Amino acid sequence: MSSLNEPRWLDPDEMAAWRGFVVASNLLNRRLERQLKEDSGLSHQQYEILVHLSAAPGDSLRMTELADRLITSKSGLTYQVTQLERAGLVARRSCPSDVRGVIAELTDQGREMLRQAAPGHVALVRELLIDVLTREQLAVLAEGLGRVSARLRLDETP
Amino acid sequence: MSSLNEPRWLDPDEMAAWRGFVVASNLLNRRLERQLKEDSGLSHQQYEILVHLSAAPGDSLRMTELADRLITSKSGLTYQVTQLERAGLVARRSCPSDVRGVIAELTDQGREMLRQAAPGHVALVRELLIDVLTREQLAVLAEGLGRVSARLRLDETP
DNA sequence: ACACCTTCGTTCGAATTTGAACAACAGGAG
DNA sequence: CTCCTGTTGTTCAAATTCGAACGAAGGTGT
Repeated sequence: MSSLNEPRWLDPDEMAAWRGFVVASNLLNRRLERQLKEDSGLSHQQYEILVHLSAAPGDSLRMTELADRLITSKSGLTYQVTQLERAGLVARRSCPSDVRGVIAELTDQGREMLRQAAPGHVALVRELLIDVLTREQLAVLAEGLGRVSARLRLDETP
Repeated sequence: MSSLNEPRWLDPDEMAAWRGFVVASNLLNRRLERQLKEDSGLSHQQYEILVHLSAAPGDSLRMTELADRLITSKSGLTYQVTQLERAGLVARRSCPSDVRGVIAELTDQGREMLRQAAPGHVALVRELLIDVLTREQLAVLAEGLGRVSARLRLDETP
C-alpha cells in the first residue's frame, strides 16, 4: 500500500528536468549578477527595475505594480528604489489619483545608464542561454514556463 | 551600419523564453521557500544541504564540494552549516586525508527531518512544475538546461 | 456621515548573502 | 628539505532580503 502514503517521487527524467532548472537558474543568476556589477555597478535587481520602468508608459510605475512585476517584496522594492534614487537613476513622484501612491520614474540619467548597461547584459543572456538552445527548445521553454508562471500567479492571488 | 555596433537584441520568441525562465524561477523559489518554512522551518537552501548530504556516500561531503553542488559561496555555506549544526541536523567532522578539510555529515536527526520535509516539498514541485508540463517538455527542459548548466560550469573554472 | 475592511508604501529588526582578507595547510618544482 | 603557488574553511563588514507591524488613505455598504 505504499502508493497510498508515499508521495510520488520524481523519476529520473523528472528529476533531471527539475535539477536542470534549479542549477541553470542559480548559475545564470550568479553569472549575470557578476557581469552587471562589474560592467555597470548595478545589481541584477536594480537593472530589472530600470528595464521595467523603461518598458512602461511614461517610464514610470507605481511601487506596488513594480513590485509585482519584479516578483519581490514591497519592502525590498522600497529599499532598492531608495538606492537608485540616491544614484540619481530613478525619482519618486506622488500619484495624482491616490494620495498614498508613489510613482517611481526613470530619470534621464537612469535611461542613459540602461542604454549603457543593456548591450552587455543582453549579449551575455544570449551567449549563456538563448544561443545554447535551439529554436524549438526556446519555444518549449516559453510555452511551458509561461504556463507554469500563470499557474503560480493564480495561486498567489485567490 | 547598425548591425556592427548594435547588439543583437532578443526577438519576441527569445524574449518570451527568457522572461518565462526568470519569472517562473522567481515565483517558484518564492513559493517553495514559503512552503518549506511553514512546513518544516527550513529554508530552501538548508533543505538542499540536507538533500545533497543524504545523496552522498556516507551522508557526508566536504565543505567545498558541498558549496559547489549548492552553487553558493563558501562563506554562505559556513553560515548555513553552522545554523544546521545548532539545530542538530548536521555535524562537522575533520577530514582524515586533509587537516584543513571539514566534512559536513548528516545526523540521524537530520535524516529524520529530511524524511519529514521531503514529501511536501516534492509534492509541491510536482504540482507547480512537473505536472504542468508534458513529458516532451520535461525532456526538452532537462536536455536544454543541462547543456546550459554545463556551459556555465566550464566558464567558471577555466 | 459613519463604521469597516482593504490597500499603499514605509519602517523596523532579524536573518541571510556576498566578496575580500586571512591563517593554516597541501602539493609540487627545484 | 625548501620555496612557491594554490586550496581550504572561517571571519569580518557591508549589502540585501524578508515579514510583520504601522499610519494613512481609499472604497463600500448602510
